[in-house]
Amino acid sequence: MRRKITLKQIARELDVSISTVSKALKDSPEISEDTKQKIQAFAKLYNYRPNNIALSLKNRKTNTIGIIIPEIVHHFFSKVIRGVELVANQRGYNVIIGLSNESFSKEVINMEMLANGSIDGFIISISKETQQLQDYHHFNETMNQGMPIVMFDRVVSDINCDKVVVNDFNGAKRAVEKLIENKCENIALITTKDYVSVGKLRTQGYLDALQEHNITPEADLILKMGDTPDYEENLEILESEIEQLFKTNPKIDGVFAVNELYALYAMKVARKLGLDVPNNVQVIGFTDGVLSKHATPSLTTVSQHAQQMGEKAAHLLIDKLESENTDIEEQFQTVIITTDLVERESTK
Amino acid sequence: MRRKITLKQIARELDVSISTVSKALKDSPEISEDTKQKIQAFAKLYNYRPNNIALSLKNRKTNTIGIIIPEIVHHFFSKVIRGVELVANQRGYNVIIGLSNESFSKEVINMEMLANGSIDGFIISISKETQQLQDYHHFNETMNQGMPIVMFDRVVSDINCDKVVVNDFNGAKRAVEKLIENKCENIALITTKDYVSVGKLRTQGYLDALQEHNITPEADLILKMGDTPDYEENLEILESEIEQLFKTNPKIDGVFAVNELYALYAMKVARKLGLDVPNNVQVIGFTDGVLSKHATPSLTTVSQHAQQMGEKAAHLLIDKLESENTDIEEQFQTVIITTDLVERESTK
DNA sequence: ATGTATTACGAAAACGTTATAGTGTTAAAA
DNA sequence: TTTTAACACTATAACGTTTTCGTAATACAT
Repeated sequence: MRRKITLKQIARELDVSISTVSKALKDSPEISEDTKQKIQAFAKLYNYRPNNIALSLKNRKTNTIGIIIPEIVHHFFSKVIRGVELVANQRGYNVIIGLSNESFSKEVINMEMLANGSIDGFIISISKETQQLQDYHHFNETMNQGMPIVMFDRVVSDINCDKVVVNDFNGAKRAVEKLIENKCENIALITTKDYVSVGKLRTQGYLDALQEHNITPEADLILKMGDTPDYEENLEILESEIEQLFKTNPKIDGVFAVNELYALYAMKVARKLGLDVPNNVQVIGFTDGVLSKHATPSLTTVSQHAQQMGEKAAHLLIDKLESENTDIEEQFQTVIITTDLVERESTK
Repeated sequence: MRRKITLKQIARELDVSISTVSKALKDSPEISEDTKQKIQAFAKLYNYRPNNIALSLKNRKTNTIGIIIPEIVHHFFSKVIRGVELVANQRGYNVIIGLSNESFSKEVINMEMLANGSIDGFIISISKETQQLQDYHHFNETMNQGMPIVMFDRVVSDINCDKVVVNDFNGAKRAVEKLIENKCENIALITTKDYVSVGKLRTQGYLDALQEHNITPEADLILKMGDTPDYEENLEILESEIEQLFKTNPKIDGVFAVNELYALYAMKVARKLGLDVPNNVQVIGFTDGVLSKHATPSLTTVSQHAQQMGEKAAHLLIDKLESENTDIEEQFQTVIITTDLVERESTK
């Protein structure tokens, strides 16, 4: 079990200096052909590879990017990671993950842990708790130290950095318009509490679509779901609240839900109440998840192109890292990924 | 935009040596109280944090573990990652991910990239292609350099290292026994080609259960699915093959599938053919995924406890990393995580 | 014979730490 | 008065690289 070989060992073995070895392996013209061949052969034999950590220290560049997300067991986020990883690898970077688990303090701790030299920049989607607390000091501090940040999906408008978002407003609006086109007259909305930025935007899209078609929004038709720590409990509450919604509003013939799970449960409850999807009630969700695709009937959804978001975020970050640090023209962009309405069986 | 402060800068600023600063920040008794207070206050003011990279180089330890998986957009693997991350963070480690995308060469490249000093050890589930090629040189080389590996789920028995697996055989057997108890007399199996280790084991469990109950396995009732690069195409093939299976064997009253998707499509086809689940056909799948839980009817599955696998793998690896490298007693363990049969609506 | 290139290498600094081994000063013990 | 010990620090090496600068040795022109 021999350790990895270093320049020093090669140098000692071949009785030359470390500099010579380093140069020979880089095919420098300073070194004679003879010596180069000898050194290169030896290095190959012992499978020499430069130590990344030493290189990072020397170059003050780790070629690693950190991604901080609220949750990994989530189709959307794992697709984003896949996109980030794809681009990062193509461009010679590694990816290190930090999970905030929707907690503010874990987000802060994770960022501090990585910001001490381990990575060159961050890709982040902020936790719900951070959105609630509106405490963004850790982002500012990180950026002040010259470490770039790219935010995606759940972004904060007060922070000046690159961002990749989905046109939540338009995507939601388009979905609701689809329901209206399909002759729905009483469209319910199942959404989150307002502090979740994307939930809020999608709600606005819903309202806007209704208004443009001269439909007066009814508070009764809007269900805003909160969050409990326990997943199972959440599901139960979700189901009973949706059932309540349907029962108090039997005229409902369309449902727009701001995520996949809400949409799925809307279908479930509808079926339970003897309603047929899509004939009695049509349902559209948000997020291109695996549940929508494989549900019966399969769900019409607003697709977010999560992987594309990840790819774009990675490109933005690496572009910034590799730009000639002209911090004069420190300008940031917000890239908007357009959603697509994927029509499946839950709409007519 | 000031860069992160270093010991050297603090030393220069306060007109002491670097050593003094280092010791003062570690509260060394070698340094007078006065000096310590002065240095600590200054460091706090400027938010000094030791540079991780420098520490890694000095200590020849990165406190980072690498996880190589075939795919991240997969409920099972993302749950494993969550488990790994949880334990790693608790024990002061970071996690860096590499995706092989089921490709042998990407697996090798990713490992080589990380093995050059970036991490202290690996947690791996090998790609399908690697299983097919049976080329394991990269594992041996890595371990020869003194870098420990923990394999999970898809392991290779020829390699001597720590492993975390699920009792695939028993889990499958138990599931099939359940079907037998529930009076199924013609139980079909939907599985993968034999080179997928877990598929093979689960198939054996199925056969064993039948034999123990004196049921002669019929080749007709066993469907072995291959793989195409295109996901959509795969689904179509899957659906048509299952349909074929049902049509040529109308007596089928039970199905055991080695993964969630196969089980889901079995239900889908059954419904399409006018069969009721669970009254005409009972279905059990493998893997505790999100599809099973939210399907209608919800699927009875063999739960793998993915997160627990991740946690155990992380513990094994870190234990090894932190053991007093007595490489004499280099002994490895294989931890078996027991599966649970989660009964839901697809069985009686 | 002297000065000047060219060739082929080596020494040393730097990246940011930590740990070991000094070192100068003062105070206590012999 | 001399030796010893304690104190409070500093210098240095090391981790593994890369790169700049320096320098012998040889070859060539003057």
